[in-house]
Amino acid sequence: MKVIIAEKPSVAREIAKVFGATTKKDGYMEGKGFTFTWAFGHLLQLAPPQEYGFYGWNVHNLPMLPAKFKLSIRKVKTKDGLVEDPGVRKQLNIIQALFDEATDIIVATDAGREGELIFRYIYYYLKCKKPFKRLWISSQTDEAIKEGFRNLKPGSDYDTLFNSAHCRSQSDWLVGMNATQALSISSGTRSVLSLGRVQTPTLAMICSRYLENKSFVPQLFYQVSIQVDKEGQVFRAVSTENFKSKEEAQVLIDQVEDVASGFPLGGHILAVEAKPRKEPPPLLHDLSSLQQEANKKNGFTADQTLNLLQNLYESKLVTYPRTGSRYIGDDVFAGIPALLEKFKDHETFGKQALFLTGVKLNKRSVNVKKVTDHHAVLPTGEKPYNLSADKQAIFDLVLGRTLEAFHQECIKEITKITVQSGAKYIASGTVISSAGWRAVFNEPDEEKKDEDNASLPKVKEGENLPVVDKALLEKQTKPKPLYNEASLLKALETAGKEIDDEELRYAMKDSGLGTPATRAAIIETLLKRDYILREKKNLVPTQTGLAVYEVVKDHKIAQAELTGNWEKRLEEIRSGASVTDFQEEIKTYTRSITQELLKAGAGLKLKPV
DNA sequence: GCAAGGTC
Repeated sequence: MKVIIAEKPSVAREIAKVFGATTKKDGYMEGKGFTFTWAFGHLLQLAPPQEYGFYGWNVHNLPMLPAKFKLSIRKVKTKDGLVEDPGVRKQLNIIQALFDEATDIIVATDAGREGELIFRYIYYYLKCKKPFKRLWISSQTDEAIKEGFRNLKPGSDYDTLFNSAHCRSQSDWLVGMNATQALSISSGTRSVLSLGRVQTPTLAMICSRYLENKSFVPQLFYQVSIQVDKEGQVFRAVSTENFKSKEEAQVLIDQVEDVASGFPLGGHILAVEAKPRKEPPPLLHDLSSLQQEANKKNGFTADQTLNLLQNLYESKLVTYPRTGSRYIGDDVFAGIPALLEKFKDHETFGKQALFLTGVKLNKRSVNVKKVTDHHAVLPTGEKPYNLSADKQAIFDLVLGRTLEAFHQECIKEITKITVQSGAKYIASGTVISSAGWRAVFNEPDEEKKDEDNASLPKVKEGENLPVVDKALLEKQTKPKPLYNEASLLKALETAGKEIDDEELRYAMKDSGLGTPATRAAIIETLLKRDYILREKKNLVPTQTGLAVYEVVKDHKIAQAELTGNWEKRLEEIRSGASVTDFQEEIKTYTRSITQELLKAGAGLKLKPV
């Protein structure tokens, strides 16, 4: 019997379908001499400190450096505290029974570091010794699966990938567990002050932005605007220069040749520029972009959006949600016309879906090289029925974006008129001449500059027009805004882009901080720890959060560079570099951060609980 | 009581 193990049930089902295996059993499927089983993500985790004899939270245990890490079954929170997840225990038993019977094991967990780890932890935990082969595919279409099976790799080809994954896991444990206990113990409060490679830089980003925003001193500046009349249609033009003082602006205003000052035709048109600008459709959604959009449009938190999307996925209405790719491959693209066809009777989007069935589709989101483990989120084509308002909203964002992504460019006329009246003034305006993809949601352009006129009258160079009004504009410079969930998710994705060290920057370029699957959970952790809170749509630090930030802000653990450094080393391990060298460095770092925090925590400015 | 990672 050949046993195929996938990372999750949906993938096992897809593969079974390709093989024509349809018999459903408890925890697996079978047919044609094959058995298809699955995990539910990580079933096993590195065992907690007490399993190595580190009981309680005691300074004498620190730093905790287990000689050999153990694995333990994933836990769930219940009213009796943390207990083994019974569903996980059951699935492990099923996998064990299947592995015992197996002649061949084929590993079909996701093609990446964590996918490798998910399988290996199961394999080693079950003490399985049978050889295994690896299926390595990046898309789950029938053809990709078949091709992958013709091309199975020896399992040992991925030993170094497992090494890098295991190192990632152990390093996060060592640094996170020790730093958390060190700070919590030394703070003298009895609360949990957690720290980690991802959560602490995230907290630092929120805190530093908050402090920057609060200490920002707005600068006043002045501009002059004039109103110009073209045969009854009045438009506004603004001075090209900004002034620090009112007096300087007043000089300009006094020079305006307006009607009231005795100039019937004092607005001289120096130049008129009109150029079309093509705006390509947005890319399909990955999880993060969808969370950002849902936060902006519907006010949903990242966690809410993930849950709603997971729900739609379980109802088979959308494809795999925790994707980090905004692209699809050519194979999936081939199915798009049929997919669009299915929504041509849709209440809100039907008209646009119908339109797309008759035109050449935009292929901006089609790029197989940019599809990682999973492709962008798409509707499956199943019709939703009786969804809750929230789920419907998320489904509509997915469907709407799908229509947008394959739609035509939006074409805008951008007009710029330069007027001389004393000094130079500029009027700019944008008119959409062909909506293209913007017809889907038909919403106003997000950030229109406030100087913009919706549309400008037709004027010609050399014309002289009356200036009917003038005004002094008093404005203020603005601070960078506080983070909200949308901007924080974006910042986590792009974290590392500003690292000075080129190698570290490169190592982080595809990752950022955290992963699509974990970012919502990171935000929730910071909320649960009482480090941050939601204030309207913003995420702001609490007193506790700021106090922790003050203690750790100059340490590596608060910086995105730490992840960059790890990613660089982990990639080296994947291509064969020494595992023990890195592990020794991590131990050294663990010892030093633990010592530092044991001292620093005492200086924590916290009210006792 | 604690990390980050994956997923029902």
